[in-house]
Amino acid sequence: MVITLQLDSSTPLYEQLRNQIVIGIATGELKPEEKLPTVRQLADDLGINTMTVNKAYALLKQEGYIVIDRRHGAKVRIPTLPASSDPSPQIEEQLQLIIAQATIQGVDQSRFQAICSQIFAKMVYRLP
Amino acid sequence: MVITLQLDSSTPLYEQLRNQIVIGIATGELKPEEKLPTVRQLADDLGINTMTVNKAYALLKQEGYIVIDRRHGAKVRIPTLPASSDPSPQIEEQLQLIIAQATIQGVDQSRFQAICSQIFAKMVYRLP
Amino acid sequence: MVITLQLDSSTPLYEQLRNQIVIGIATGELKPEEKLPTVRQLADDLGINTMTVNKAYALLKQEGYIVIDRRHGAKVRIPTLPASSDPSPQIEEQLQLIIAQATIQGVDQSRFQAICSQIFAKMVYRLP
Amino acid sequence: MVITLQLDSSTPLYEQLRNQIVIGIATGELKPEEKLPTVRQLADDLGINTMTVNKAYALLKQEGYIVIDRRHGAKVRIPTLPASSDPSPQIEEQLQLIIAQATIQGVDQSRFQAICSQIFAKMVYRLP
DNA sequence: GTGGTCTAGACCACC
DNA sequence: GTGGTCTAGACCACA
Repeated sequence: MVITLQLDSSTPLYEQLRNQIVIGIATGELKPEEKLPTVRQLADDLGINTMTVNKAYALLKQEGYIVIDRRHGAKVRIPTLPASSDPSPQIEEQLQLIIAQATIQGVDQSRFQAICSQIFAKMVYRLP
Repeated sequence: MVITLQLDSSTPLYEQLRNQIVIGIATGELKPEEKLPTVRQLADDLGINTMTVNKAYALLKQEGYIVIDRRHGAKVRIPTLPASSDPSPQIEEQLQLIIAQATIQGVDQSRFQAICSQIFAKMVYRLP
Repeated sequence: MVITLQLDSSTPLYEQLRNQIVIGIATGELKPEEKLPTVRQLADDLGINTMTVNKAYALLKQEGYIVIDRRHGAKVRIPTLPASSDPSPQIEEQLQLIIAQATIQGVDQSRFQAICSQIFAKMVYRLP
Repeated sequence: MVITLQLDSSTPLYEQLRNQIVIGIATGELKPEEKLPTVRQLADDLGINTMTVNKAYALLKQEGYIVIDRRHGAKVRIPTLPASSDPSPQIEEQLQLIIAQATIQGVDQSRFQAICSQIFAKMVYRLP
């Protein structure tokens, strides 16, 4: 899986890292139970500090995306949630902001939905 | 229009302010040509510094959401662009992350689309 | 002569006004000895305060572009300077900044000179 | 690189700072990838507030002149755009005003072009 | 150690 | 009256 960081972005490196791993999990590039690189290795590959990778992993663990096993390192968590639940209010809030911006930019609902469909098509994450 | 800031949030105050005003414009709570509160007034109401409001206004101006007229203060910009159908790549990226998270949280596409519809229903912003 | 003001510009109205009149003089839209509109009339036409027009006229007078006669109002000044003098250091400084920006934007010297020629072609101001 | 601010100028300090840095980049005094002083350092050297320097840096970043890397501070951006031959309309407008003023001051085209050449001779910025 | 954010309070230009 | 600028000093997140 390819990870690219923008060093000059306003979003912190650890957050960019976290975001890309989350997307990787959702798109199936990282499968459940799959082992993530070690902190040191990933930091080396990306040319960043181990602390930064550490922070990203800790965040992902705290959010429940991965599990960290002292013996085997970090692994993608096996899905446990049932389907069709509601999104967290946090996500709904972010979605509202995005839709507001899109609306003002002149994107109508049907176009927006089409784009969502395209993105969903790439998500192959399967629930239990 | 009611604006509420979370002082303990990681998103800066001026950005929260900017976001809420953008949503206000999209939902029609703030209509085109409508005058925004003065920086002093808003700063007072929210109990924050004028420079913070100033920064939010400057950002909104730079992004083209509002217009600052030396004579009458800040106003919501009248829409000029025709429906441009495609969202900015930046928005698409954010949307991908949101959908990834929703997917892992167990929200399926139809549920997601339903939520989008609900949000779109509140957007009454009309293009020229 | 058509004057258009941007109410939301960062350059003050009186300065925009002054700039457009200076350009009008240089392009010959306003000829030497030609009478400018009265302060009140111009203010009315543009929908701005008379003080603003007043300030622009005062500035133009101070800079030597116009003369203000109490009986006949404001007139374009008859040129007195000999040709081939050097530009004011102020102008040279501004020019340096513009060329710096153009260079970084990827405009090379020949292209720049061509644009200058185009602009000069429109200047029909004749010296004594 | 020497930076001198005029405290009594009508152009804001942060803009003077921005202008001088832009010129520095174009003249090669600041080379691509070169690190700019830290905001604190520069503020100290110039005897102004850190926020003022901050604002200048933010502006330069927004305009694409510099890049701010969380790890190493601000750096001159490596040129990426190929020679685009045409200047922005904004620059063309400024140029028109300058030429208008020069014309009225009695500077003819050949003299003006000569001055441009002199200035261009100092610009050593090279595109990719 | 870096930039980013925020405050309280001040002054100024513009209209 | 408005927004814009600047200061001095503080705290925080990031790396």
